[in-house]
Amino acid sequence: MDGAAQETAAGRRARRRPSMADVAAMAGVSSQTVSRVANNRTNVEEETRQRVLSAMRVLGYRPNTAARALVTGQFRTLGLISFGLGAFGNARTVDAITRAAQRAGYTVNMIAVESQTERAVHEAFDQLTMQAVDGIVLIEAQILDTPALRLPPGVPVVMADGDVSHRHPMVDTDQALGARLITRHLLDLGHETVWHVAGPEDSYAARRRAESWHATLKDAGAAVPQLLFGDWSAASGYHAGRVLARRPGVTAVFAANDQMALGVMRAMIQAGRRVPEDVSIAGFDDLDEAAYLSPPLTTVRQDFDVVAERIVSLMVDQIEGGTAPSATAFVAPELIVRESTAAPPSA
Amino acid sequence: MDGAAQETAAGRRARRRPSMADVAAMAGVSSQTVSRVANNRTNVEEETRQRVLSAMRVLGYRPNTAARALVTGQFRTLGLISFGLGAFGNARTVDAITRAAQRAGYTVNMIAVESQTERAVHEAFDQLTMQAVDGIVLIEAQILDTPALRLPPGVPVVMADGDVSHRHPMVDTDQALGARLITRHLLDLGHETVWHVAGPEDSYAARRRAESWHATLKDAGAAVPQLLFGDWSAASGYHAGRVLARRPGVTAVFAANDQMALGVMRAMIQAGRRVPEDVSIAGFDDLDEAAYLSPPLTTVRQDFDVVAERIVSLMVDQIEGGTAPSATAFVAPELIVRESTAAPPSA
DNA sequence: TCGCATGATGTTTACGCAAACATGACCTGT
DNA sequence: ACAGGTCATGTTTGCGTAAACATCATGCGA
Repeated sequence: MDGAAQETAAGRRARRRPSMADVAAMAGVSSQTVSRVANNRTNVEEETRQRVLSAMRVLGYRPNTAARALVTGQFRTLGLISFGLGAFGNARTVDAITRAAQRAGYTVNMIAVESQTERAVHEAFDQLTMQAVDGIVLIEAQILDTPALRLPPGVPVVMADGDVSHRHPMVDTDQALGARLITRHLLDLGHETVWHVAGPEDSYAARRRAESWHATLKDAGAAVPQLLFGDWSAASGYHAGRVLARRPGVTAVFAANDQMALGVMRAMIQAGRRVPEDVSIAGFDDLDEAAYLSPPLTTVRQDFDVVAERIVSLMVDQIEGGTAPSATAFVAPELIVRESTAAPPSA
Repeated sequence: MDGAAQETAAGRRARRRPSMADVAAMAGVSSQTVSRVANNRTNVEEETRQRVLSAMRVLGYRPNTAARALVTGQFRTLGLISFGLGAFGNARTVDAITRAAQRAGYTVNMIAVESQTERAVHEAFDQLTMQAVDGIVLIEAQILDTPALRLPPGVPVVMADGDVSHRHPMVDTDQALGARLITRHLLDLGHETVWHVAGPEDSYAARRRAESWHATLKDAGAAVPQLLFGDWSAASGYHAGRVLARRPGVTAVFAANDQMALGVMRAMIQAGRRVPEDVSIAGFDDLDEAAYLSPPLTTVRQDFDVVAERIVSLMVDQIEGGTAPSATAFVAPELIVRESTAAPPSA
């Protein structure tokens, strides 16, 4: 073997990133003083501070978070378990949480689980707690296979979406309100009833929307038509739409998200039904594209930023304050009426 | 103040997570043996290993990554700087990178920069290197304000998207090929020329697509119409579409992404132009929804998973192998022909 | 039978940092 | 003038881990 493969202690030291000790040596102070400067403590004379700061600059010093965390027990990092960014809602939620966390001085360590089983969630959870996080946000896009998820204690957890029954604080859009707004809107236009294309059966959000649609119809004394299920994708909406298009008397359809609404719309148009003259279609989410579909889509807008803000502040309260609020916060969505809904044909 | 607010050393010790020492004490071995078991080393007798493992289980031991990282200098974490998950392409890229990283045994620490200026990128970079990452993936969705981005050395960097001229390895979809495929497809249908709604001027991807569109037209001897710009949003596509709809003789439009294509389509339909009978429209990306628009959209599909896989493997090579490949890898996209493109009206 | 390799395990140390405690210098009020 | 305080700074220590080195038994060939 040649000499290049061997490494001297001096060589290693030269290559490694500068530490507080290096800065201290250059500035002619103790490393503790460097620490005080690095952490913006008072009790350092201005002239000394400047000397330390310029030594830091010259050496390109950056504090070593691992070492700092080892001492303080804090990482200033949030773990985030999600089901993937394919679905629009998830991506927006993750995006908003990342930004909110950043404003609060935290970075986000993300894990996408492939299947939302208790096992997978536990694995992700383990990996994250090992991976130095102060708290974990769990986006429970799907209902887990366990009725009562039991996460190891000791790490603050906040749920986004998910079931109210968990023993962790939860923040979510008020899905029930959104579904009620849409359903009422269609009934108020004069439709006798409203059909619903729900999201997957194992989604809490989908379930809440469907339940609220059902309750709203009953409250209004309208007939409750058979429920159809999709999987959030435009393709599944299209399949549901083909079924509905064959059925006479369908004048209003509420799809549980915009992508499925789009699929339903496509199927209707393909079957020769005009939107909204023959059939009204509404979605949920308010995708950026929703306003530019043909026709522009009536939908419900979720405020992901507010949801994320709440999640992060609940998180930070638990981490820094030590309080464990068991609250469940719902953020109100907003009805956006566009051109895909209108009065029924012969009303 | 009452006693509850005070904390004894014993109390603190009781609450803190178990360490190797605790496991070692319970199993009646040295902490080094625990370390060997935790790291799956050989040279531990099976019976001892079992004793240690069960002690770990009983105590709920999880290794402390901060301490481990402090010793090894490795974090098994990748930093990811992106411009936000609002744009479909970004979200898909981030999602794919997260999954690829996970397969390689890394977690992803994500930072979303608000504006892609050199300053913002540097700040994010600083935060991440401090934040204990082994390497950084930079999704350069926008052209930076500096011609030559200079990142602090010492941390492996891989670019996604971005400029070829940077001194870091880069992986991207072959944007030029995609744009050529689309443009040629429209010319081959018999259109005299193809109009282009480009993405924002400060996007590399947008620039490459536009350049390739331009070159393809010239090569074919077609006239090169005036270039329009959008910002990737459906809204901007709509505005461009209104301009194009007023112009007679526009029979084929290539929008630089699907969302803008959708906006263009909306504007055309609103202006009474039929798609594809009067005007053909094509996009780029292949959103899940693209197949369910009315009419279904002809577009180019990018293989984000392959791109992500390459990025992560380049990253891991650098981190673990120490090699610094300066390669630039392009992943070929695929033309997806649907119903939004057809032969020109009177050809 | 002895010496030496091998394998299992223990002991010491260093990683970089901040908390806790220690040391002076200087000030302030009486 | 001196006790008692305040402020800037230094010294010591411990966080949890893995590398390096040390020890001790066991086995095997000469």
